[in-house]
Amino acid sequence: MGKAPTIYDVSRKAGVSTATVSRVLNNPGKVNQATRECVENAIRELDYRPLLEARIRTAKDVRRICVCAPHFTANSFVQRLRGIAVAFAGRNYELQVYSVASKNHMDHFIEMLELNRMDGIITLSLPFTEEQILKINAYHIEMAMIEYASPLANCVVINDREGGQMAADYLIRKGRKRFGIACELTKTDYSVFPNLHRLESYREELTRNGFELETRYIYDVMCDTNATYQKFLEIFRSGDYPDAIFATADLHALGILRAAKENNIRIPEDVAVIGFDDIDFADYVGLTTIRQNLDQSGRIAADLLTNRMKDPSRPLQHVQLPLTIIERETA
Amino acid sequence: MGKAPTIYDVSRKAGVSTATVSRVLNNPGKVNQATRECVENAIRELDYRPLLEARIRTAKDVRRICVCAPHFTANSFVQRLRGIAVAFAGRNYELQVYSVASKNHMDHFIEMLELNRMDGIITLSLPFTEEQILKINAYHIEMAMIEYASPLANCVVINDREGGQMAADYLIRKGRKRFGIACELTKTDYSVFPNLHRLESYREELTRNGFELETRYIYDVMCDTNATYQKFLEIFRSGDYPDAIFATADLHALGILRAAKENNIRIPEDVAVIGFDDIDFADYVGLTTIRQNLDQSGRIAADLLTNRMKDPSRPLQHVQLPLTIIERETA
DNA sequence: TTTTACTATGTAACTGTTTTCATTGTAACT
DNA sequence: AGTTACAATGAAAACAGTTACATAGTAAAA
Repeated sequence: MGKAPTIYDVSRKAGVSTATVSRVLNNPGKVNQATRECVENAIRELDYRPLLEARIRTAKDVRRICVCAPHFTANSFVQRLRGIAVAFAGRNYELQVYSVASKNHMDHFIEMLELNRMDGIITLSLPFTEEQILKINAYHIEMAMIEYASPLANCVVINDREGGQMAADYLIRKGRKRFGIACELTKTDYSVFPNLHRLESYREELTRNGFELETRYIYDVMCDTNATYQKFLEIFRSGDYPDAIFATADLHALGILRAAKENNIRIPEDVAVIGFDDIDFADYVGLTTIRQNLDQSGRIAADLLTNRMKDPSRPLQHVQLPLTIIERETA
Repeated sequence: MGKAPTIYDVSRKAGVSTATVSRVLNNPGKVNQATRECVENAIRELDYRPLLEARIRTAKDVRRICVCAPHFTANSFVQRLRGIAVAFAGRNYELQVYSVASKNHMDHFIEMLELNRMDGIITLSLPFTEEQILKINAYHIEMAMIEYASPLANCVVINDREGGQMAADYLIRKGRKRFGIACELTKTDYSVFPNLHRLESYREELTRNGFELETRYIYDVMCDTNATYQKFLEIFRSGDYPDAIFATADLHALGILRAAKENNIRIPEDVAVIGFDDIDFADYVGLTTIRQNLDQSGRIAADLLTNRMKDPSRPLQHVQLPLTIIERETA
């Protein structure tokens, strides 16, 4: 017995036409008591369930929301996802994950919405164009964006420029003299690069205080702890390195820490390292870092979304989350 | 005016067949660039939008697979999910995540399947009963289970007993004398507890070699790095602790490492720590651990699933993944 | 008894889309 | 030139239902 039963199976079993079965389902009044019972029995016995109806019922009482993100296995993403999941826990929501790894995917994602209705979507670090957002709006799908701001959607962001400035001030205050930065410089077209803002304001704040961010201390790293580790192994071996490094993401900082250890470079005595994000593991390696509350950003985005799904007349909101320096041992 | 445009209107306007229009929508690669643009224009001009109901009617599969797991934000889980996502990348499947946090959820999950069709599901560490699996099979949904074995489904597992034994042997070989273990002892009814097997075989292997696993060195920890950290802060402060600890999951090991550092306990000189899993971060804290290839387990489960979705007559498979000791600095 | 009116049911057309299969045209090998 | 391979396309058959229309049966009215 292969497939799920269809209306034809039911009609055969009950010895009536499909029209009658259909009527039992949609217009019970129009069909004779006895026949109706007979059909109902057949339905029950076959566990028949009209396909479409199932879908419609689904759409009614369980809502589907989709989280759309690049490199969704990075720690910072997972923590946001956790915030989102917590916010939806226990409510009748399905969480779907869509992973973006190229610009194409973003369009494909939108096309998918056409086919596969969602009630809401949360995007992470994705630079959707105005046109794309309008398209999504046209489907009447609510949307909240994290780490990218658009006037057309709910957004939750941080002030990246402030972050760079905080890092600079902190390191200056600690008496450092030669400043470096580890930052992903090579952009892709499908993700957002707040690190570049952090870099710029870091540089500006240093200049403002009479220091210079020398070009050779600007390290271009890839979004991957291991790659950063490899790169800094060489940097430390070369002997020419700054006495303070701002890693624009914790995952870079972890690579730096490990490379330093391997080269017997003392942290923070020889080199102070400050990260950005405050991922879970920062605590366990004693990383001093600038916290943007990842869990909370997810939770807030989820709230923005549900509020608007309940009452679409609510105005769009833009939330800016505060940054705090978490002082631990590395700077 | 009147009706919404149908695919026929589009095909007429573009001067092609409905089949071609359909292809433009669902399989753009299969249609010539020029034709496609022509069709796309027609679609745009008519503001054509395919009718969901009609699509559902003909769709034989929903191109959706669901990953069902407890505490899905744990690192080990995410790494498996990454393996799964990689396997499905580019294959045009939706990945849905269902999070289980109580026994109820498992039944609820099955009920949901009734309404919300899936093509396949992958479960992680979930002890579905035979009855439940049969129910799922009745929906003709393919299924692959990770970290739990059932003769009724595809499974990918490891040999947990072997793992405990490996840990014991390794620590004995390193000349340790007083053995401890950090392990989640309190069971829930909605998750599987392979750690207990690891504990048992660890104990047995110690005994076999003339050592004893003393009760006071069996530490019951919760599935959370921070909780483990707190617990071990006290343990280390108390002064009575073993010189070797097997943490049945890396996330516990990380908590132990941090607590040790805070108490100026040298690792591995004073206490050797060996973990289990080899999560990404194990490398960055130099944790010696027993690797079960998490990414791979996800990937393999995904392959098992897709193979069976393509050809349901394939026999069920049970895959057992090998374990390897990764020697780093903590033991 | 015949007519009328109405109920219960079946037949078959229809819905808008996807998909299989066959056909055509073209480019690349013998 | 002849064959092969393949990309692009269309015709038509599914898909799982609903519905218009026809028909048969029955009860009430004439």
